[in-house]
Amino acid sequence: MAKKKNITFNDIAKYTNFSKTTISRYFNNPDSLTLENQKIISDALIALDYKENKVARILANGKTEFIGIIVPNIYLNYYSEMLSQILLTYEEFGYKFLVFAGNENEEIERRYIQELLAYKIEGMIILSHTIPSHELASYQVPIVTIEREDRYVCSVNTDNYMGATQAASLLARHDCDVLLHINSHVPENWPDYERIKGFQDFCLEHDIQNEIIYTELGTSFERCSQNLTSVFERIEENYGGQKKGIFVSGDTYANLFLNLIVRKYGFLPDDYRIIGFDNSPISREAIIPISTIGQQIDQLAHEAVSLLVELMNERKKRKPAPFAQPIHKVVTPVLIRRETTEKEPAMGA
Amino acid sequence: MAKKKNITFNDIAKYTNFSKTTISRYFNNPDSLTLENQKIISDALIALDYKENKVARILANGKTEFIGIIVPNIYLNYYSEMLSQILLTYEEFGYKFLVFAGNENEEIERRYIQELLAYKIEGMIILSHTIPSHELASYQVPIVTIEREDRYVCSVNTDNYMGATQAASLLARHDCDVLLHINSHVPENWPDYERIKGFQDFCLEHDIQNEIIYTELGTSFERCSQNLTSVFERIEENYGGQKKGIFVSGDTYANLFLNLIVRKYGFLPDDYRIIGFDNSPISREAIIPISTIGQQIDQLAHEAVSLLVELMNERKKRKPAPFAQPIHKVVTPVLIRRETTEKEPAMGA
DNA sequence: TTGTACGCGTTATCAC
DNA sequence: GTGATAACGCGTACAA
Repeated sequence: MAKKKNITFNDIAKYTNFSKTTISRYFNNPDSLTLENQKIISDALIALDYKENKVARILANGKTEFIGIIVPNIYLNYYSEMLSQILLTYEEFGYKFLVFAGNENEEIERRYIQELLAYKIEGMIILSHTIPSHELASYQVPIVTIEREDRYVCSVNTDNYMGATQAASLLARHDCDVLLHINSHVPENWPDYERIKGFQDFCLEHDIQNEIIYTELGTSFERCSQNLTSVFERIEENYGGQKKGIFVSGDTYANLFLNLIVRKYGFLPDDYRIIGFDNSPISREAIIPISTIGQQIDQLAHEAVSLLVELMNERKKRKPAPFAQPIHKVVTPVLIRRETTEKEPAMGA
Repeated sequence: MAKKKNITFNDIAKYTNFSKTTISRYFNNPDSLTLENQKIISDALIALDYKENKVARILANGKTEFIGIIVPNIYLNYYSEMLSQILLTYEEFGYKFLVFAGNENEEIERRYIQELLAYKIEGMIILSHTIPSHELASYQVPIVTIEREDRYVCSVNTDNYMGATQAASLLARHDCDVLLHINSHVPENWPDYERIKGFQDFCLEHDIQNEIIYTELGTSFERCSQNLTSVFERIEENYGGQKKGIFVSGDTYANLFLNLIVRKYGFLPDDYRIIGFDNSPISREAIIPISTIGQQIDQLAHEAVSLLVELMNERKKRKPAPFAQPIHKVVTPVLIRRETTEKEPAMGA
């Protein structure tokens, strides 16, 4: 094995007696060559075992076809599913993804962004929520965020307000005496806040007794369990005898809460109705399949990439399109009815 | 806003009256400049608002610092967690990750690999299992696989055999009359097969009544549920009255199985002991927290990247180190005891 | 410690 | 249809 260096257009050119230019054209505009010559070159390619080098191409034409992604963490199924769906858009759009997992640390994520920029990514999708959108907007790259604070950047979000309304509405239709919403304190400019607002508005409009129960959820599993236990006890105390419709802000928490009930009673009593949010796997794998508001993650992901592609294309043409307002797209969630609202789970003992 | 093109070393050089080389050195070998000059340049950088361009650097020195990853899917928590842990190694090793989500389709994944190669990745981590390892080995790039068939490539795997032994052993210690292992049919050269083997060997050695129950698990949720239901009924029939120790090949399935039992009895009867595999979130979020064999995903990920980095460094030096045997690293799993083996879950009703 | 000159592999701009 | 030549932005002998 001699020390063969990489085969380049130059080598192919010599081998075929064409010029580099023609070789380049073979790849980028094959129709401009005669069929015979295409054949000659394609034969040469395999004869020489040519491997294309897109790095050089980038340097020459400036198009990296890279999209940078920063996810906050992947242990929440939501983000990993989203990431997965985003990656799948490669088939449609051809963009490659440089992915960073954020540490929920602003400084670190800032470095990640710098790194991405250094690789001349053409656009960025941000799932992480540490860096405020007005800072994101200051980087000179097209950006789309998903389900996070998005005042100054383009974004794609679930219609959380409608989702909450659907949830509350379903519970109401099941003749619940009181509607309870369990959530943590979310800033008003986060998309999640709409869940609280939607719930609240619905109850107000329909004059339904309700309470929003705030408790810390996001931290550790243990902490979250403890908090939900307290919440459960409080509910048992305060609303005994009433039929309770409980809308929990996420399926993971809904499942935890459901477990508390089932572990106490051995089943889901008739005076409890539960609905979660997200349609994450746990919702259907729970001891009693949990009704939920399904985020259409595939659509969210597709919309995000699709919107980003538009922005990137826009950028390649004009220089103006100057102070366009950020575009915010919205995806409608779907109501998924399962046993925690629909029917009496039949359980023994 | 004039049409400012990108600031390059040339611009900085002119601005500071240094040469391009000196600017380059400022970045790659700052110590070779006087402190004053460093200061001059660093001032110029912000004055001109310089953005580094790593693409050009790649072309010049050949080091992309890219690692390519192909994951089979991310809806299984296992893979997304692994991906997450791999991404986190950026902090330690500085490699950036180009990620593709495989479609379980050989042809498509082959294209992904070609694309990665075109971007001159320095190494590749393969989680997907569609492409056989001997083909992987034929690509001229350092490769490390994780938990998949790995005959011809370097790999990192959980010690599945030991994990299975631990599981069986725990069940045996709890005086189970019969040990049951639920799994799907896995090829003998897959790491997972060791779970079956470990279980079998343990039972043989200790002369314990046992059965390996094969059923299709990997497909859809519904299918999987159906199959497990059948399995459950069969077990109830065949092993009534005996104390059953059940080792399920994955936590997701263990949870499904546990739900079947609890939905029938309202609790986990004393003649059932269950242990899963993976320590995925579901195992502790289950109606009764499930004992499991914990894969140390963080370690697996770290070992994988670390090994890959070694391989990549090796490659940068010599040309020989020719036909080195593939290195296979192994990570020990940890036994995690929870309620499905340890104590009587207290349930009402 | 600093500068010169060339190379990395491709695309773009002209000209033929 | 095809070719020569100059970018693209940075690294790296080699020289000073």
